[in-house]
Amino acid sequence: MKKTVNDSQLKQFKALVAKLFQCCQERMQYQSEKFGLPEAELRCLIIFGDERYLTAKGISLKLNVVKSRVTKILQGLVKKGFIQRIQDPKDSRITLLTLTPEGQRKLEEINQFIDSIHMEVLLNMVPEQRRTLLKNLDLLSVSMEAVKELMD
Amino acid sequence: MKKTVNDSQLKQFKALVAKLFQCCQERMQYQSEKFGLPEAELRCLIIFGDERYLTAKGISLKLNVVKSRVTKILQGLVKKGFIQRIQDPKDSRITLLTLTPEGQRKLEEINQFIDSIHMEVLLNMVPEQRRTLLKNLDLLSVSMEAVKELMD
DNA sequence: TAAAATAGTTCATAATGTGAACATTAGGAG
DNA sequence: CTCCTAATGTTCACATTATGAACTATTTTA
Repeated sequence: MKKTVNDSQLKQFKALVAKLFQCCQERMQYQSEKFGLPEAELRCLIIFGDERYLTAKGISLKLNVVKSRVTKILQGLVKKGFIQRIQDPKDSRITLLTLTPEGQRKLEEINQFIDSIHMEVLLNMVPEQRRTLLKNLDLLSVSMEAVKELMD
Repeated sequence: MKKTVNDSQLKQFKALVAKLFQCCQERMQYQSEKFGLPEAELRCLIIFGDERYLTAKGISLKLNVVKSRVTKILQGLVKKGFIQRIQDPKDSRITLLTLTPEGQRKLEEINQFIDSIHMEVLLNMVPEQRRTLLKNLDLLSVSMEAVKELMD
C-alpha cells in the first residue's frame, strides 16, 4: 500500500507548478512582443536551433500542431523573409524549410535573450544550489512524464 | 564580477523548463477534453476554489485576460449551468459570480483529478526527495519572479 | 500498374484573446 | 444637489491559434 503524501506538501506543489507555468507563459508573451512575431511563429523559429532543414511534417510534430496549422505559420515566416522553401531533390512531395540569413540573425537574437533569462535565473543561486536544482528538475520531469499514463 | 554558469548546465536547464512547460500544457488540453469544457472555462472554474464570490473584474485579474474576454467565458459557464449571476446589493454596477451546486460538483471532480495527478508525481519520489524538490522549486520560482525585471 | 500511403494546401469552423465604444451606476467637488 | 469622473460590464470588430475534412500531387508497394 502506497503511503499518502502530506496534504500541505500537495498544495504547495500545485501552487509552485502553477506559478512556474505562468512564468513561462508570460515570458512567451513578452518575447512575442519584443521580437514582433506571433507566438506560434516564434516557437517555429526556435525549433530551427536543432536542425538545419525541417519539413512541414517535422515542424508539425515538434510544435505539436496539425499540418494545416504549420502551413499557416510558414506563410507568415516566409512572407517576413525568415524562412525559405527548397524542393527536396529526392522526393518532390517534400518541401524543405530552412532559415534565411535574416532568419538566422533573428533566431540568434532570440536565443541570446532566452539564454540571458535562464542564465540570470541560475545566477541567482550558488553553484551547489544549481546542481541540486537541476538534479531535482530532472527527477520531476521524469516523474511528470511517467504520470502521463494516467491520461489515456 | 559575476561568475558565469557552465554552458551545459544552461542547456540542460532550458530543456528541463521547456519540458515541464509542455507537460503542463498537455495536461491542460487533456483536462479540457476529459471534462468537456474549453480550456478558458476550465481555468475560470478552477479559480473559484479560492473564493465563494468573484466579480468579473476579479476573474479578469486572476485569469490575466481583458474583461471583454471574461464576459464571453462567463456566458459559456452560465449557459452550461455551472455559474450563476447575483446582483451586488451595495453596488448595482457589480455582478457577483458564484458556483451553482452543479458547478460545485464539477469543480470538485476537476480538483480531484488535478490532485491525483500531482499526488502521483510526488509519490514517485521518496519523502526526502520530495522535501528537497519543494525547496528547490520554491527557490526557482522566487528566482524566476525576480528575473521578470528584465522584461519591461 | 493499380491501390494505398505520404506531404502539403485550402477552406470552413471554433476557441482564445485584445481594444474601442458604449451604457449604467457610484461617488466626490463645487 | 448637480456635474464630472471613475468603475463595472457588455457589445462589436478584429487578430491569432488551432482543428479537421477535402483535395492535389507525388511516392511506394503489393
